[in-house]
Amino acid sequence: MPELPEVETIVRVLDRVLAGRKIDGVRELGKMRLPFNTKSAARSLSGATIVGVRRRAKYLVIDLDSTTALLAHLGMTGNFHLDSAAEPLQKHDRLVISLAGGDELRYSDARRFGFVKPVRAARLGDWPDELSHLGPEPLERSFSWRAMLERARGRKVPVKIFIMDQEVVVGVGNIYASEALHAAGVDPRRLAGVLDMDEWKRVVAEIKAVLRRAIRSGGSTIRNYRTVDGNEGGFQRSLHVYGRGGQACLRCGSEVEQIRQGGRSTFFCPKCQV
DNA sequence: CCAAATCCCTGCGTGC
DNA sequence: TGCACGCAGGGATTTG
Repeated sequence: MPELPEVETIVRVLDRVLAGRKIDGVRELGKMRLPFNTKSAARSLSGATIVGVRRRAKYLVIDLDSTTALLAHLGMTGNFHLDSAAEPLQKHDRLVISLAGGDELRYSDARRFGFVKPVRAARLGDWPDELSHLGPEPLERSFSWRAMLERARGRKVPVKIFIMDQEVVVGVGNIYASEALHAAGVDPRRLAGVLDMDEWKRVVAEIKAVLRRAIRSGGSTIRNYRTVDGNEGGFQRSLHVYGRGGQACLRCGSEVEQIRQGGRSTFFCPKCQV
């Protein structure tokens, strides 16, 4: 499942291979979570040149040489691949963007939790309005322990749920929330509002650290995430608690517990995390 | 305002 | 081998 490091990895490759390429046309092969509106999209996209690809939270923005951009979210199983037009389509390809020269940028998504859609930016290079509700980027300075301590005051939601709230901080999904809290030694069931300054210092530092390390490894391949070239990420080998319920904590040897919070699995060590 | 529940979707692992 | 079933979860939306 793509979280921030996986999306960052994909964006870096897409930016490199797509910048400067011209769009010839688009075809929608199957419905996505949000409607694509092929007809009006074809008008605004055909003939446009891709300027670059950026990431905000877990969203991808494909900038064009106009105030229209393509906004994408990979959901659980979304992926982009760049194929020759002669290459046969795959079962879950949902959208095909034909590029001048014969290549096709294809968006595939088995479970349709993701989408690609044209959006309008006020000015070239602005983030589209659809992203205006998002909290700070975790790897930027605005994501600080001071800000978290302030933001969490009075909140009675478990800290793991809190750090996965995209209005609080973006890009921290289920895998990295468990990992960061384990590294910080904080029990995921604690309420966000009761964490003290030292605990927020550790949580914020570990969120940054685990995300940076995961980006360096090209992300985590848990089920079906692949880079644009079809390669697996490498960070799944560095996971300390996620997916390791019943196994020994790598730090203290106690049994890693798996519980459910907000309908999602949480993994933690009851001895290391207090 | 806040918190919790619900929904969307399909591949995959498990048990019989 | 085949089938039924439960699980995986990001984020928008609904309910309490």
